[in-house]
Amino acid sequence: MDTDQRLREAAEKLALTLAQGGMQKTTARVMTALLYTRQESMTAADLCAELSISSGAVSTAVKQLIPLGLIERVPAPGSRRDHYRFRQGAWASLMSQQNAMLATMGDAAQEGLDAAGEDGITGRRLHEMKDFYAYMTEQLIPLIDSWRERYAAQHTDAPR
Amino acid sequence: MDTDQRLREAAEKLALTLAQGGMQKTTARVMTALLYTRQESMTAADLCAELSISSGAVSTAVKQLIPLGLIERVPAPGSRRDHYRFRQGAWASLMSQQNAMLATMGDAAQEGLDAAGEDGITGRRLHEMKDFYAYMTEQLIPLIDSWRERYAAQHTDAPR
DNA sequence: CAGAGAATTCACAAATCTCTGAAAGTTCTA
DNA sequence: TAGAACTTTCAGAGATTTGTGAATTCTCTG
Repeated sequence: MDTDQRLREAAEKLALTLAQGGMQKTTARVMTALLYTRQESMTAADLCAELSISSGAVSTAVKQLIPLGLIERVPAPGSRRDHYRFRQGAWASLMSQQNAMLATMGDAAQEGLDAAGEDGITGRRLHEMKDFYAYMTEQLIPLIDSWRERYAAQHTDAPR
Repeated sequence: MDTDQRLREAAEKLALTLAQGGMQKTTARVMTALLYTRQESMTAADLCAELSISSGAVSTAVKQLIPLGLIERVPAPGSRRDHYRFRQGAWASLMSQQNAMLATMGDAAQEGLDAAGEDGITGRRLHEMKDFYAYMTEQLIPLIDSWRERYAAQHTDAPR
């Protein structure tokens, strides 16, 4: 099987996994197309052709992926079309995003504690929740930062 | 507003958030009902009444939550009904589950690298992905373990 | 600044998902 | 082991989500 075909299948496979994890199916397909493509970037038209979807669907997907920090619009000299590419540091952004969820969980625990009080079975349950998410938030943020530094250091002399 | 009402609302609110994050809506509602309830555990009938859903829906939700380690079936002496309760250590289980996703992402990166090779734009993109997930997997596992220890230590003399 | 080339929006159609209600299965007890 | 008390399974109805295609808006360029 040729390289393009293998990459295309890998892209679809990962998209399916991401979809099961909660991401919109088309959004996931656009993301993985940009991740596994052999081109530097792709136009909306490229994505329509590659994935057999309408331009409307591409537009929607792109609108979701950009705020997540996963892809970016790239100025394309000599072309009036928008080009999109997978962002460097995308994974760290994605993980940070998930961190926000940790904070939300902590808040939800606090809200329950405010209502139920610290004592009793409910209090104990919610207290464990609050402690856990406080700990994870605290630990995970520096972890992502340290990777950013580590990665930046490795690539200072070879920017894209 | 009374305590029960506040807890019920907190439960529904968190369920909604979790649903937006990809969890099935009913599954999330069952989970949060068990999390915020003032009882030690709830029967399927309790959940039907509390959430206004059918027993079939409860059965399905429970079937999803148990393998995630979020809830457990509790032997109920004197009652023929199954009782369910939110598990101690549920959050750590959930986080471990998400760790499995990190491994999957690493594998997906490797698969792409096998097809595309290490060089070229695709190789570089996938390499960053592989490195990131390798790092996160490596770091996150001990983090969860350390919390488990920390929490166990705090609660050795006060088991549930 | 007119017009062509693209991207975005939106109403609707299509596909998917999810719950219900009933039937079937399971497990405990008398 | 018969039967009652629950739970699970499943087909189908209903609700929700999501993509299409056309209309609209935006943005460059000549």
